[in-house]
Amino acid sequence: MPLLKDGVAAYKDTSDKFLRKIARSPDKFMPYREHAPTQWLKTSIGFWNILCFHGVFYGSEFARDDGRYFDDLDEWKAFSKNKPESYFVVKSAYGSLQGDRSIDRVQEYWEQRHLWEPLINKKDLSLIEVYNFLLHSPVLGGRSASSRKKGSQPAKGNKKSTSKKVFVNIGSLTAILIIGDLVYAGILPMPSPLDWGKFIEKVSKGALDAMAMLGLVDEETTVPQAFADLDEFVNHVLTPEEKSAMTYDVLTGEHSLCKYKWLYSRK
DNA sequence: ACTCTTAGGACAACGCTTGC
DNA sequence: GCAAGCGTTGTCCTAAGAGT
Repeated sequence: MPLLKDGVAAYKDTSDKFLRKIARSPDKFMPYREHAPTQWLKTSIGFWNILCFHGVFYGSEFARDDGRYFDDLDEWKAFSKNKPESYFVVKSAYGSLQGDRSIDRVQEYWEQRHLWEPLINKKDLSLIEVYNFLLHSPVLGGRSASSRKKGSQPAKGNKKSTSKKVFVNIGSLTAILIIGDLVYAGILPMPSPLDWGKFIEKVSKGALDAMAMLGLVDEETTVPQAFADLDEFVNHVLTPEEKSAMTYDVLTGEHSLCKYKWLYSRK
């Protein structure tokens, strides 16, 4: 495991591109870590903002340079008026295209913001509950007004009323990022390495591949266990100062794994 | 050095399969 | 039957690398 053995040095020696990628990532979290007090994020408005940030703005010029938030839909409309969509949206923000990524989602998310309230007020909210909430359609009689194919799947009561996605453009990846934000905001507990490992196993193909490449997973080692071992190893190798400089935690650990795969496969 | 080509991407929707 | 899980496909942009 070259990257881990070299630790911080590996960061220094990597190409500018790679560094930039890493360096850019914390930036993405900044607006919400700074601006978002826990109580605010617990409201439907806060939730709306975080959805928009990850589902629409992420990677855009707006998110990078401004990163403000909005108190309601009207404020957003006023702000976005006379600004090109390209300022807010980068269709390839997550590496591959997302045809549905558009500022139209802002309004769509606005209409769905109240779905968040019953969940956030729950006690002992678990990461997996939030994850399922973001991905599936947990709401009874949930609406589905998305339109990838214009008018081709109304609930005509035919063979299957497929549970439609609730939050368009929020996929497994986006969900995990949102959860990361919620953890940083203190709404969700910092997951144990084992718990987060379970998550990786479930959703995070990139990190999974990386661990396989590093030879951490085999027939006798489960993914959560492998990640927990890895976490322990990194904690052992790095000094507190280094960890602090890298802001290492289980979340960024996962993040790094993905980057590792990306870098390695490109070489 | 610049243009063109090509491969592949922290994805999302769809559809089929499997398990109650 | 129905619901959830799993694998496949679609989509188009980006950046690395070859070619001129």
